[in-house]
Amino acid sequence: MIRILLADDEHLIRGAMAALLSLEDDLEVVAQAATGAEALAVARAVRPDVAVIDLQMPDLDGVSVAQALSADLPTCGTMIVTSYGRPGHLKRALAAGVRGFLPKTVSSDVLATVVRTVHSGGRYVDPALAAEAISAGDSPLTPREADVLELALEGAPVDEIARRASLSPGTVRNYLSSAVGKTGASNRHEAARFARAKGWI
Amino acid sequence: MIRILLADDEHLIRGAMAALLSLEDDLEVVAQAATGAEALAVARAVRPDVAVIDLQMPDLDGVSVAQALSADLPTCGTMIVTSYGRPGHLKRALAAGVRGFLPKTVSSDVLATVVRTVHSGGRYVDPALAAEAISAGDSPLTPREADVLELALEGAPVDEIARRASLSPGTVRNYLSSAVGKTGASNRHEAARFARAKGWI
DNA sequence: CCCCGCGCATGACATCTGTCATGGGGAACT
DNA sequence: AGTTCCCCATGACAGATGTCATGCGCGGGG
Repeated sequence: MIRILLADDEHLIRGAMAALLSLEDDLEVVAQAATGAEALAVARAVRPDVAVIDLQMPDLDGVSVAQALSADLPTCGTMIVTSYGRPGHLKRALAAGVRGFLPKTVSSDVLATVVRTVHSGGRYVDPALAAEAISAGDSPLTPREADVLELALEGAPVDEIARRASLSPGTVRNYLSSAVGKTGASNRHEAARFARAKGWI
Repeated sequence: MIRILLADDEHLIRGAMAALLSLEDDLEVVAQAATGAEALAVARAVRPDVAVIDLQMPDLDGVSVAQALSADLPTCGTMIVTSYGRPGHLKRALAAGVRGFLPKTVSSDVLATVVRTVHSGGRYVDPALAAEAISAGDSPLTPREADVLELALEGAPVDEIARRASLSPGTVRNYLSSAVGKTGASNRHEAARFARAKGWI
């Protein structure tokens, strides 16, 4: 019997997935959580065999949870399920020790199969997501450029970005300009959106 | 027995919800669809009592489907389920004849209850979403301002917006300026994000 | 050891944006 | 008929932004 922890902030989905996984004879949902922090706490208590974690949750995101989990409970396989996957997430997730990465568009038997794969020490990444990640390539942005671009995402003016990043406005403009060049965009907002889509920020 | 059509592009979720609804004695999922167009086609064929539709789908969005459905099959109650609800959606949905509107964070028995409510001609809107919608208020934007702001969402420069909207750049800037004023933002990108969050665009 | 890339900064310049005044035309309502 | 609101446009100006050159210090790789 594979003991599963299910973390997803959408009760409906979580309940439904639990119902679905419980239909399998060798799977058992032993715990559920609605937030990242809750997932961690519960995981420490019940020590599941596999943790199925939603990428987007109110507090900690799925990757952070996975990271903490793989440090805390090395025996617990972690997998991420997400409605909307960007390439960068996949990369970060893999780096965090996640062994399964699926979009929610997969069918339920795939989910069950992957749970088993992860439990037995294997890996599984959705082919479509993998292809996307490969085509997105590595980020050409320097860490600082990425930081600044991220702050630019919300549409803040340069001065505010500068304040938030503790940089001089001029420096911010340099980074931004460089990022705009690298992304082929025509302004920072477009560049930020592009980088976001690629998963670079 | 209430005959249900389930439309959601996420197979996993759809399957799981179907499993969940089928647990209820008086509910029966008679059809499923993964896209808006498919949902319409299937609905015409099976004539369900209630259609449970996801808001975000690849082609037509849930509200459009609901609209078409209420014209095609007036006896079929429609309800929208969504992971992330913006106020504007709720308003549009209600106008399209939707009688149930729920976030996916609700529990499964609420879902079942609402299916029954909608089937018996009642209405149900998630209280939290309703509150949000009320607090968001009506859009202060004129139709043109909304159009232009929407084009600005992607971060395009003014000239491109002007071309895409068939307006002179000067006019675009006027609309943008006015929209920025109305939203209290400090530039159009922020204004666009704000309007988006409010569901105005 | 030296070079390169990065982080950080400044200054200067051209362009883009945001704002405001102004005006004509049309629809709607009083 | 008058008022008001919206659509569309132009022109002008200030401030924000994008670009480029230049400089300094630092650390890693050749």
